[in-house]
Amino acid sequence: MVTLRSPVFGYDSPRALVTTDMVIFTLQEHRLELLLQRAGGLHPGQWALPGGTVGIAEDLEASARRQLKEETGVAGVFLEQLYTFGAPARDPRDRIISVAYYALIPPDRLQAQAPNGADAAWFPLDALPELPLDQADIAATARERLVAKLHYSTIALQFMPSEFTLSELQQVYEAILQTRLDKRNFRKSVLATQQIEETGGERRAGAHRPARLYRVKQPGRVEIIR
Amino acid sequence: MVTLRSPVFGYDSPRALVTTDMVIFTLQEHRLELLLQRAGGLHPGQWALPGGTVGIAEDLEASARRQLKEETGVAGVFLEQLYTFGAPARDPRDRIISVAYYALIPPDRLQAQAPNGADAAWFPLDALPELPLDQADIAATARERLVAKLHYSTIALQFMPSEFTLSELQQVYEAILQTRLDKRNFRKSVLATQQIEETGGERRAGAHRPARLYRVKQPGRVEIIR
DNA sequence: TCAAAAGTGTTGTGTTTACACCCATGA
DNA sequence: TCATGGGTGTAAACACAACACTTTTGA
Repeated sequence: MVTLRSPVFGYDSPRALVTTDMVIFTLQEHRLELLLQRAGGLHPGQWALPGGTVGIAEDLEASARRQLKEETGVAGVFLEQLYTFGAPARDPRDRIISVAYYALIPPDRLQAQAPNGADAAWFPLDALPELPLDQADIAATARERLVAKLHYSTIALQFMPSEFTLSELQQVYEAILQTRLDKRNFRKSVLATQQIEETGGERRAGAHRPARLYRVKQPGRVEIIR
Repeated sequence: MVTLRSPVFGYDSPRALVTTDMVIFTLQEHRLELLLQRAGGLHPGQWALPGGTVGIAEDLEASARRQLKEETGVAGVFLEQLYTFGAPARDPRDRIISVAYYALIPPDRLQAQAPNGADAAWFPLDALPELPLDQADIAATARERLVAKLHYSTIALQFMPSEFTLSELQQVYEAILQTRLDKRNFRKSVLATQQIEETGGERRAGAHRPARLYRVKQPGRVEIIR
C-alpha cells in the first residue's frame, strides 16, 4: 500500500503499479498457441503471461510493443488493447493495474530457436499450464475477442505470410474456430471481402494440382466487414 | 514524475495515478445526452467528464460505480469498461492512466433537479462544449461502442423504464442511430429476440388507440443477439 | 367526424447454406 | 494410372427491406 502526495490532486492520492500483460498468439500445426514465460517473484518457475511495468514516460501500447519485442524479437505485428484488469486483490503483493494486450504473430515470423531461451515457450491454447493470478481469465478473454473478430473483420489475415493459398487461409479459420468449413463457401466469402488478390504465382506442393497464391491487399489494416 | 521503490519489483518502479473517467449517457427529448461536470485543477470551470482517482483498495468497476453514484445518485444501471487511455502526455501535470467506463441511465431514473447542483449538467451529444485533454476522444469512443452494440445486443433495453411501448423503444433506437426505422420491421425484429414480453396493460395517451405495454424479461442482462 | 398514433402481412431481393465432381500434378 | 489436394456452380432456405391500410381513441 503506497500513497503519496500527488502534484495534481490536493490530497494523498494512491498510486498503483501499472503493467502490461501480453497474450501473444501464433498458429503452429493448425492449432492456436500462446507464448508463456517463466515467472519470477511470487510464483518462481511457474509459466505466466509475458508482461512488465509501464515506464513512467512510456505509452501503454509502446510498453506492450516493447514487451513483445523483448520476448519474441518481433515488431510490426497486430497488437490491440484487450481489457484492463484491476481487482485490488488480484495480486496479493501490491496494487497492480494490468492493461492487457493481445498480439498475433504469423508463424513465418517466428525464430527457429525457442523464443528467448528456455525461459519462454509456446503452448497450445487447450493445453495451457496453470497460470498465476487472474491470467487464465486474461487469456480466455483474448481468445474470445479473437474468435469474435474473426466473424466481422479481416483479423485472420494477420496470421498469413506475404503469399499464401486459400486452403492455408481456410486452415487458419478452422484452427481458430475449431470447426470445419465448406471449401466453396469459404472461398466465395473470403474473395467477396476484396481484401486479398492473386499474386499470379502458384505453389507446387506434392503430387497434386498447384495452388494459386494470394496476397493481402492492405497488410497492415484489419478491416471491419459485413 | 514519481518513482518509488516497489515492494514487488527489486528496482525503482514508476507508479502512476489511476483514474476512472465516466461517459454517462441518458436520453432526453429523443436525443442522446451526456453528463459533464465542471473541472477543477488545470481547467477550472471547464466542462469535463466526471471521474476521479481509484482508491488504493478499490476495484476499478467499483470506482466507476462510486463516481456514477456521486454524480447522479443512481446505482444498479448498465456500466461497462470502455478503454484505457494512457498516453504519457495526455495530462501535462502528471502521469495519469485513465480507465474509461460508460454507463446508461434510463430517463425515468433521473432526478428532477439538475444533477449534483450547478456543477454538473446534461449536454446533447452533438452539442458538447470543448472538453479537456483527450476527453473528446473518450466520449466519441463510447458513442461508437454504444452504436455498435445496438446492432448485435439488447443494450437499448437498458434505457427503458419498467414498462414501455414499442413505439417508445423504437424512438430510443432512432435517437441513438439517428435514422428513421420502419415500424413493422422494427417490431418484427425486436419481438424476434424474445427479450421482451407484453405486460397485459396498455397506455392511453391522447386521442388515439392505446398502446400495449411491454417489459424486459431479464432487466439486468444485455444479451448478444444474431 | 376527425385527427392522431397503434397495430398488422406480403412480396421481392439478396445472402447464406448445402452439396459433388473434374483438374493438374508427382510418384 | 493412381492418389492427392486444388478448383468450381447451382438450387433451396432463409433473412432483410420495402411498402399501405385498418383500428381505436379523445376531442
